[in-house]
Amino acid sequence: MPKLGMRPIRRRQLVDAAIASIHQYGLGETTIARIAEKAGVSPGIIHHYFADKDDLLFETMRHLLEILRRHAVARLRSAKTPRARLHAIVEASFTEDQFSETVSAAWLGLYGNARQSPRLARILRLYHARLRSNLVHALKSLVAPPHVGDLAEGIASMIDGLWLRCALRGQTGDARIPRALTHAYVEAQLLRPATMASGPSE
Amino acid sequence: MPKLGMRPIRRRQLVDAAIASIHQYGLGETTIARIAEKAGVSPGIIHHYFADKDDLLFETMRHLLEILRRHAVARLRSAKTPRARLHAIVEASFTEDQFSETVSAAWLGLYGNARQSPRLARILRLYHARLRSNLVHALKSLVAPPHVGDLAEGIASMIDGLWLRCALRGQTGDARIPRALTHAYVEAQLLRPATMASGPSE
Amino acid sequence: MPKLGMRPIRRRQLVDAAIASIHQYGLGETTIARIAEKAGVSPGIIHHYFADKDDLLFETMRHLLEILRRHAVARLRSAKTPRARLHAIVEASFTEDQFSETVSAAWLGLYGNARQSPRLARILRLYHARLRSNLVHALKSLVAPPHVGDLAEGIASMIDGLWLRCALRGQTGDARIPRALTHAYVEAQLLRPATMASGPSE
Amino acid sequence: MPKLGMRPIRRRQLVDAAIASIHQYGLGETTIARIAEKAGVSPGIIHHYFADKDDLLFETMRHLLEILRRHAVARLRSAKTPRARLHAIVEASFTEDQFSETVSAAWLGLYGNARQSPRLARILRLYHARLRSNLVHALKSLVAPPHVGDLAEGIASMIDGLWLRCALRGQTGDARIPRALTHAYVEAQLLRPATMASGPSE
DNA sequence: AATGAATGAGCCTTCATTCAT
DNA sequence: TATGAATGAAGGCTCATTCAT
Repeated sequence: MPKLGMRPIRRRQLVDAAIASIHQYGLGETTIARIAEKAGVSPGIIHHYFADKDDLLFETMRHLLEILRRHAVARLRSAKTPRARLHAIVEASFTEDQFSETVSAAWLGLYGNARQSPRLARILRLYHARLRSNLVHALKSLVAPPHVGDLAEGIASMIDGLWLRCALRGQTGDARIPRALTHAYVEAQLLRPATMASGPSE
Repeated sequence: MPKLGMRPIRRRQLVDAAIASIHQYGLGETTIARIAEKAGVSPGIIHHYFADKDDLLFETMRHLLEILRRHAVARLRSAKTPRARLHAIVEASFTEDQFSETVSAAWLGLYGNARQSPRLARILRLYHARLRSNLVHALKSLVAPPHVGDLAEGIASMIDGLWLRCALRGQTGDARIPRALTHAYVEAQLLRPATMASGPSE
Repeated sequence: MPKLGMRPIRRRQLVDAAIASIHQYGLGETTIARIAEKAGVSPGIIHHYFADKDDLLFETMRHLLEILRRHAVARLRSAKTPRARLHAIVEASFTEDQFSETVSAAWLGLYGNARQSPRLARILRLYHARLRSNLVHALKSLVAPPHVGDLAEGIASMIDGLWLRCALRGQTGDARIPRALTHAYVEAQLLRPATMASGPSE
Repeated sequence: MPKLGMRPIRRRQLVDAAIASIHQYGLGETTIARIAEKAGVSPGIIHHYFADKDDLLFETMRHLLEILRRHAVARLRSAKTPRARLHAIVEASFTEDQFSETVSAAWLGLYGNARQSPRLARILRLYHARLRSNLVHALKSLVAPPHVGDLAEGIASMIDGLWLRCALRGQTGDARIPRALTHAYVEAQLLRPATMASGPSE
């Protein structure tokens, strides 16, 4: 008698195991066998729950993005003012669980594969668009319309850039520094939004 | 007597072929055979010039970083004022040849491997340190000492973040937009350096 | 549920196939592919049962030595007198199944590798020590103590020397001649043990 | 202008290098490149002096056997009595330079290949026949005709067996012990030749 | 004569995937 | 549902051999 509801549980187990394997071995050395071992199951069973290895990897990426999305939604819900919304977005990007060695390794590894996988590229574009859209929405009442787009892109880049540098240096764990830097950047820009994208001053 | 001076030429050919292969197939699908094919040589010869695949990949990364370094050095040499030095650093980071699909793909792919390869991680840290050091040096006479570090990190992150977002979206080729955004950011911060890292204003 | 108990069966099959391959192609030309073919399995499966090629080869050697040991044990058990024990040891060394072209080829091939493989060297030393020890034990009540060691070494050498010469000449198959020569040597020495190791007479 | 007489010199250098390589790496790991390195020449040149790798290996074996032959010839020449001739043969088999780690490794390795190489097998048979023939010749006036053959084979086996056991144990270097054991054996047999090959006594 | 660059076949090993149980 | 045995296709690497210089 097949246990009901096992499917989502197993799939989640395997996604977690995939993340753990990418963290320990790197994406290039992550094999079905290693994922199965981390999940405590046999290699064969993975193809019962996922079409193939790529499918599992894609689902892993989707899972990571979904967590990010939930964090953003939760924090935006309790943010009352536009400024608070801005900071909520920043906070969501540097949540402890995302800003960990384990998860960073997975992101970094999957980034490298995005170019080859249309599916992966698509959801990554989606994440980028959502981050930008959230920022644009929050900025609309804070800066003049012509500057909204550039400022949103600037904040998003600042977030991704800080994350990337921390991830590559292995300086994950403490998200306070990148968070503070981003907040400072946002505040500085809000005080002088008119200077954005105006090019080098003479 | 065998052809003299072949060594550096062949090594360069193979590094170029590796970049091309990473661009076309992705790092995960880049094989010795594919690199050899792109270089128009037989697979066996690669081990005449490189210890193994990892060695070639490492050399490829080093080559990319070296180009970046040369651009920076060249531009910094002709920059007379501190402000000009700052912009020279930004320009060097978004040079056409680095900001191409081909090269971006290689960077992205190799980033994902850095965690597993101490050698790769080391030269990446070196690049990060150099970028920061260049920025710090240029900023010293422009902003108050306590803000130099954070501003340097902010600019570096902005550069890397913009590059990352462009690379992932496949929006490489036209470096004018990220360049303009960075310049604008730099100028804005120079006008109000005191606000950097001061946290959210009330 | 997968077939149970396959492990020892397959391992044995593969060891046999390795012996067959060494016999047909020689150790130097024995490849995983050839062993797999002889065993009627795919090359990949070998690494399911053995760590690597060396591991399989080591196990093959161990198997050959184990058979030898069993023969010795069985014959020694039914030998009542010291003299009978001596002859039992000789008989065990020239058993039909060991004294075959197939097995001899394997021994010869593996001998050549012993110097490079500490594991192989170790079990070979073990075999040598055991043969000597068995002989010493049987000789103790037959010859004076000072001659036991030398005589044991002499008999062991006679056994190995006869085997080697037969193996190299391809004169395996009929073990009666080397057996008879050894027995004769043993008897001759037992009649005049005092002359052993006494050096050339003037 | 090609140097005259280089051919035999180079060939000898390469044979020596082959022996050194077999000693250090084992026959299985001995490559053209390693032999060339030991000889201080480039890999390519080897095919100027030998048809192929097998040819060089064969020549190496022939060289080893030739040395053995010269030793025997030299010692036999100065032996006046049949008994002296017998001991001269034994001495020649345990000469210091043959009874060394380096040379033993080569013998052992090449033995394993003899089965696959008709040429190798042929010269090995030749050595065996010569050793036997020398012994037979020396024994003719010492023992009764019916025992000559068996005693010769017995002595030859004792020599080869002692050598094999020493070689496998790495106990080369001091040839005195095996020499003494062989001499003792010979003397014992000469005193009671009638017991040879007479089977177990009642 | 000599070099070492270059080839290409072949080897060991890994691994995603399938399948009998 | 779950196992792990089994397959077969690559992949990285080695190496004997050839060849232009």
